[in-house]
Amino acid sequence: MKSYNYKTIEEKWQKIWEEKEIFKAVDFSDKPKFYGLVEFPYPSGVGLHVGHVRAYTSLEVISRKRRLEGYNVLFPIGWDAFGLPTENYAIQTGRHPRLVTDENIKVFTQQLKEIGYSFDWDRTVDTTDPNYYKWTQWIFLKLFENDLAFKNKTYVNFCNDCKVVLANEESQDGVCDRCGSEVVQMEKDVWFLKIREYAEKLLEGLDTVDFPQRIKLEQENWIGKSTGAEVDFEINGVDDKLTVFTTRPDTLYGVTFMVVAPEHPLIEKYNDKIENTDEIKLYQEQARKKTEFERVQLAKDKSGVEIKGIKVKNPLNGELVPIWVADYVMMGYGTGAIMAVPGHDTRDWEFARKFDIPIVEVIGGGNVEEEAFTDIEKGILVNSDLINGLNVQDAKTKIMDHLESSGLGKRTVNYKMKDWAFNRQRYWGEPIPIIHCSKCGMVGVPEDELPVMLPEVDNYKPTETGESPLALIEDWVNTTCPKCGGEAKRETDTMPQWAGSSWYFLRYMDARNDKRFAGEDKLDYWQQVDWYNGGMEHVTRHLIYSRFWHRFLYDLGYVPTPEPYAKRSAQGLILGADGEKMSKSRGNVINPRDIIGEYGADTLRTYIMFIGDYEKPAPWSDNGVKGCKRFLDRLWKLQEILEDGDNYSKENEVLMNKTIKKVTEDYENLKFNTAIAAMMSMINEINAKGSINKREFSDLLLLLNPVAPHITEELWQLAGNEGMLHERSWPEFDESKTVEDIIEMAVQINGKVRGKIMLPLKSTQQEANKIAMEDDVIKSYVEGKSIVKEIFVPGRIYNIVVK
RNA sequence: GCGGAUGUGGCGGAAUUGGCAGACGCACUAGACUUAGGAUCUAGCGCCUUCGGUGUGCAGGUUCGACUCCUGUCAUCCGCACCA
Repeated sequence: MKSYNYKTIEEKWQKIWEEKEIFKAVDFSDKPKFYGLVEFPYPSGVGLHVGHVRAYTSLEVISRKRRLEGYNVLFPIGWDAFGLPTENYAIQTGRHPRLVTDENIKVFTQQLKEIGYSFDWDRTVDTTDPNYYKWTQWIFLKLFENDLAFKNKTYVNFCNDCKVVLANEESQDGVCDRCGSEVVQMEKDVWFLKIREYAEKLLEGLDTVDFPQRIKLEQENWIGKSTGAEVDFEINGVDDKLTVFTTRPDTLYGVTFMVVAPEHPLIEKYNDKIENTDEIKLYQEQARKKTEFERVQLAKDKSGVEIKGIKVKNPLNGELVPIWVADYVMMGYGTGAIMAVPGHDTRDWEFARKFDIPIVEVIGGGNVEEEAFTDIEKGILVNSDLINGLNVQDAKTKIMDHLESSGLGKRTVNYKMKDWAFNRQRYWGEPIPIIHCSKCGMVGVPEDELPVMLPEVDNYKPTETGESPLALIEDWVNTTCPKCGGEAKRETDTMPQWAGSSWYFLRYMDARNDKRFAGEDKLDYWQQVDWYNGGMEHVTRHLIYSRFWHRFLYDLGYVPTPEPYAKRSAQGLILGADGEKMSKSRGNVINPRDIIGEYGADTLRTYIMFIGDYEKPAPWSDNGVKGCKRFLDRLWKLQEILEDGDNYSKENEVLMNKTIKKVTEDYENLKFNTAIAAMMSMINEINAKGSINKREFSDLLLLLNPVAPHITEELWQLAGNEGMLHERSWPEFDESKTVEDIIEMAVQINGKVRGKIMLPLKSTQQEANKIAMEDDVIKSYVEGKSIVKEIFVPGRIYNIVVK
């Protein structure tokens, strides 16, 4: 027997697979199709991480299994290559991001091939390729044409030191990620996509897809739907009103003050009526100076100023109510104004206490002097003329009916999700294909002029004013208006990180099409992603953004299904050996290449699938890797006890059927760890028995092939078989043969196991009793006692209750 | 604060509808083969002192029987966070 030389074996098979183009997806094949998708990587300079390996190997296993099951499989890979690290590297070194990206892609490609992944390498996409981002820009134009892209003022994170607009993830805790100096808020006119208009569709779509509950919940929370009412409060003395959004219209009689956000237009509008404008201006300024971080994370302590000079009237009882301005109310949600009911809202209660505002109880059941009473299940309305005695639910309905019929308000739905800020003031991103004309306004670049190419620049550094470096290239910026032909300027913002990844799965279906983002016939054939695996960190952003784009394209008739992904799963993190997150600073990073070098790709793949529950975090263990190598070594050594045989031997029949069932089902349920454990057990049993025949060996190789493809192909060949393993089909099992005919059953006395008996699987209670009473130990527990009850579960347990 | 998840040996983790807790792997111990062992093979391995008891975060409950179901409680992790 030759020894197991993983290095030559892996190189050999990788070469064969590549030459024979085994893993090419076939458009329009008659076989059933399977589209497995993994999140394409950002090709960074540091190369592949073991986290990538965990994320990709699951669907790699499923994809290889599907091929053996007779499917036409699309399992693609590509590069999400626009992004900050490459750009920052370019700023530091002056090297063109294009060159850096190409180098990184090369490294990633090679590393992925070394692991032996069965990707279809003919369909790679690269988001930074003009042939790709042409279509990213095209989709943006469609959004623009359909009034779903607009420009608006907002505050962005700006680092005064770096002179750079920072993404949220670069300005954690109000500090610049790179230089550590304070981040200030800078007002800018930027692009937004109206994802809020799709909130309801995105919510409803969740009912039609197979996502884990935790992912659906996170998306639901992110969208944050709440139903309630908008209520108009007449402003005393003028012909105008203040509209608020509330989910608790039933508490309308308990309103003792109003609160508007510092940015609320009311303040400006009634400037001349307000008696304490100076005080309010000061407060507004303080509020603006606070970064989002300060306002949200630190401001547990309520602050605010009463607006003196104007009041509103309670629409139900006509009482005059004071208005306050406070930054615990956000302009970005609802109407930017609330009716405060301190008796039954914790925030309002805190505010009322701090500023000595009366608290009125309108729902009985608590003590509003002590704390806000917010129980909506038990509470009964009090001090509320129209709705006294009702429960909260009925009171809500009655009040909303009343408000609507008397024109004082209307039922409304609100969403927490904000519109998608779709901009970056950087170089290495898709240029937004818009031209600004002084006469025609914002005009989309005509489709036949796409792509708007990224121009060459000397310096990738953003400008001091926070504009992208594109703004400095005059012959690029200055252009003519496509509509009127007059002088015009190009948009200089680029698209954010999430743009290119919002539709890449469609491009895989037809990656080289130069007429369309993907051909209709191919979209029709591949339909949608059958199974998408990726990280939990992308559940709210990438996953929602791409669902939004896809749904938009569906509404326009460009794609055949409303939802892009039929099924989603998420892998857990791989932690360092110390149980901490892997990071350079902790020095606990494992490089997959090192593992491949020392143990081989098959061992790496096997270990990463064996490491633990796939969906949970798991710490790395070098010894665990060795254990998996030993497993493959033992598999290799089965050659020594290999015998002839075309059918399962009698003694291994149940073992084979049992193992095939277990592995088949576990793979589908992402239980790779127990599937591998079952194969380890099988080898242990085979070794104990001392023999395995060719048929049994072949089926074992097939079961393990998706996880460890190289060694299994090699062993198949060494066993003298014709053809190659990946051309075979997935083994089947016979349910009736997964259990032995004679089984061991535990016998309990009063619920405690006192002995074990061997008996035929289908034995009756009488037969079991007879065998059990032959056992001296069991007998001794029963003798001299009276049997109260006997429980016999066929094939499982026999319990005798004695007294 | 709100929402969700998870608590099982020294470690990673297994346990169909409630039915032998600890599969499988690691570590560890002893032995075999060896000039050697970080190779391989064999055996052992939850805890407690042997008989026997006891044991799935903690306290109760339901049941012939509970890791599994119910009530309460503690801890850890993740997500969202003044969302009206």
